[in-house]
Amino acid sequence: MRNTRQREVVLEAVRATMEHPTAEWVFRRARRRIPNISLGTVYRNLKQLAEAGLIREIQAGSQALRFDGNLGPHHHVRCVGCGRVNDLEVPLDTRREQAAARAMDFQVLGHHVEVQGLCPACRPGRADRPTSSEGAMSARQRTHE
Amino acid sequence: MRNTRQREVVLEAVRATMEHPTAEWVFRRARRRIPNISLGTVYRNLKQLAEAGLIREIQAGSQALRFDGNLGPHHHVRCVGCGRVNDLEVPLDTRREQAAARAMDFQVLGHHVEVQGLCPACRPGRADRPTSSEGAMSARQRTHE
DNA sequence: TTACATGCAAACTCTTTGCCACCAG
DNA sequence: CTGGTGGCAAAGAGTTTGCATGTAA
Repeated sequence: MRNTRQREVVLEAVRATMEHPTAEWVFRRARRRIPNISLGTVYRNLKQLAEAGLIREIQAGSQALRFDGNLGPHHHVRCVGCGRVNDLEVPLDTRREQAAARAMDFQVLGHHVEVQGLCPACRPGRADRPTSSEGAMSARQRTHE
Repeated sequence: MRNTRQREVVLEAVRATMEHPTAEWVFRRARRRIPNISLGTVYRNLKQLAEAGLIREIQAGSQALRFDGNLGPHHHVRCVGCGRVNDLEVPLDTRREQAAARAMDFQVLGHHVEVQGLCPACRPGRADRPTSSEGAMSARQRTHE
């Protein structure tokens, strides 16, 4: 894997935030340092960095992929209102699940836990609580930089 | 919500399998009973049935949505080789995660646990073990009917 | 009768890819 | 040198939507 400025900027962008950014977010941020970087390059580098194990790819909600520079074992809380994803420090004990999976003759490689909820900013103070799909829809627009 | 033949067929298709089908799969199956049903109708009904709480939408892998007719609390094992999703009967105790989320001032609504691994059919007996991305790619093609 | 649902196709979002110039090693 | 990489734009996959017609209640 060659060491280019584009790749370095993409990696730093993912590592620079706890917000589990989308490719779009990384692109916008990378463009501040390399104004003519292309979205394709961002995608290519995110994919390669994930394959190389330098970042992690997470599937939060059904929308865009998100990326995570935190490689340690941890889980996520996702706000169904704004789509934000935060880390959860508590290490979950999944031994029973893994045992069950093995009992089904699965070779266990990993696991992912996501708690869904409403963050303080999205909690209904009024009646505008988003429905599940509307919430998911508005997620990208409100992604806090 | 009006009671149409299309909706009934879509619901029955999701309930008819433990395979956590994709919209494509439901479409192909529904077409056996209603040959000119359209993909748009399948999507619309899956969405409405999920909103009505009659089925559940799950995000397995980063690819297509999958749907689940099993409404009870349970978790999933996903094969990173073929994309298949199976139920895991063991009820996971996520009280600590939920407590942690609440401590972050999140209103907890739900949670989802996915164990990733290789199913018997995809386990490397030879050297053709799929890479993470190739595995995800081939998932749809091999979706067992 | 009429509001909701369907079929169809076009539109949209997110992601990947082909091509050729370019540059790190 | 030269093969990996970048920029660009077009293509792909999956999903949603506008519109005219059809139909459940």
